[in-house]
Amino acid sequence: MKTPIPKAVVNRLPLYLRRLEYLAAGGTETISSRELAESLGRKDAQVRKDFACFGNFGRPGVGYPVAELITKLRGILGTDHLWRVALVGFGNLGRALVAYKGFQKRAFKIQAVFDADPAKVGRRAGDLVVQSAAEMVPEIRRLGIPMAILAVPAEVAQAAADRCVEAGVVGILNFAPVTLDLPGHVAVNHVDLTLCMEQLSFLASTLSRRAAGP
Amino acid sequence: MKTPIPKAVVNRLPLYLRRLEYLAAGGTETISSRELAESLGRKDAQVRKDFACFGNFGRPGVGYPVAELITKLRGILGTDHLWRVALVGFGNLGRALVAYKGFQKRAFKIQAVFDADPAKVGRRAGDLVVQSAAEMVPEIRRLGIPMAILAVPAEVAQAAADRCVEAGVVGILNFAPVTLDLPGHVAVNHVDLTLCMEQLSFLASTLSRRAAGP
DNA sequence: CGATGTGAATCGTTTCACAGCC
DNA sequence: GGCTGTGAAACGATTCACATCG
Repeated sequence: MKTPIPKAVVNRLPLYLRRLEYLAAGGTETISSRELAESLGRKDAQVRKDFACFGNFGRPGVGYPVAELITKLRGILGTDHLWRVALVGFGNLGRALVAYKGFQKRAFKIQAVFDADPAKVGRRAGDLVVQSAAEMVPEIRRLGIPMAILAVPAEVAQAAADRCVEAGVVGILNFAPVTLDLPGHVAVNHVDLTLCMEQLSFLASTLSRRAAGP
Repeated sequence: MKTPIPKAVVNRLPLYLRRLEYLAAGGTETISSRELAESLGRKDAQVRKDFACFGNFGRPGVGYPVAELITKLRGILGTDHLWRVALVGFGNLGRALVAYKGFQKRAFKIQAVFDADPAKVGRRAGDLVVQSAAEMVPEIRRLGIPMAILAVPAEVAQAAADRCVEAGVVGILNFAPVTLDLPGHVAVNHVDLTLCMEQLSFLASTLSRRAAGP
């Protein structure tokens, strides 16, 4: 825990957490690095090195205590408390995200929904009501919402992101296919479905080519 | 083009492609590595090294020809032809994906939709009709569909993936929060929304902590 | 023993720096 | 001058191998 946790490790922590929570639900109390690694398609040494980034609470001959690890990981990831989230954009994707059980069951709760289309404003979104994009900045600020999910068209994504930052948001999950330009004190994560499909297209093409012959 | 393209490079190619297509639409004919890099928040040397993986068609003093690069990138990524895709799971996310314009406008077309829930079978999904999961294997095989998108609950994801493979699919985009165990000749890409939020949570926590003090 | 924690070796990626070309 | 292509250096991540501990 002395040195900052490497980026590559951070990306794996949620993966470990998910698996550990599954194991805990099944009653597992300790797990070895090898077992955990194999269930995630990784090497045991990597798991040990990763966990060594924050304290040594594995026990030789036994393994790691599942419950302790979960607590520790949640603390590190910041999911030991609820994050309230604003959803910007109530198109197809936005609607799906509001209804998505995965967020509800975890540490994230969508607490406000905005859209620029007057036809969408006022519509019900789960137990929320879609608000006008014009009210976005004051409303996010009033509620003190720290995170936003952008599910808007590419053309308006940068502008929407700027307004989120203006409203005091510190983290943005962006679904629009553009690279956002934001101040360094705001965290951004990017999910581009088309990009994922293109990467998959490459992999599939390569594997097929290899299978077919040189 | 001699050596296989490094994984890290492949992950950036769709990013380049997207930006280049945007530039081409705006009438740009050549672009320098520096300009391209900066618009994507990267270093110029990286762009040059990346492009050097496949032929040298940048011109010193001028830059890279946008149109040629686009053609080349599409060829490498395998998006120079249409990929027909099967969607498995017609829940909230599935519905959003069917309607998603991003796929339609690119090289991906959803051509069959399956769900295990009898209540959903027969419902319209765009210009398609949801089919029973029982028909999945023969139907995917009959149509010769090479790719599948899994938007099913975690509990059934592995089973659904197995059936996709059985049906001859070579690429799977998995939205379920589980690590799939699949044969090596099948490409997998994983999108886990909760995981993305957790990574964001970590980044936001870290940045806030840094802003607050030591 | 079995399993951790960790230096050391390995591997891959990014960045630098500059020769060569337009 | 501006810009590419590329060795070489710097950096980071992964894997190995083994001393060490319960």
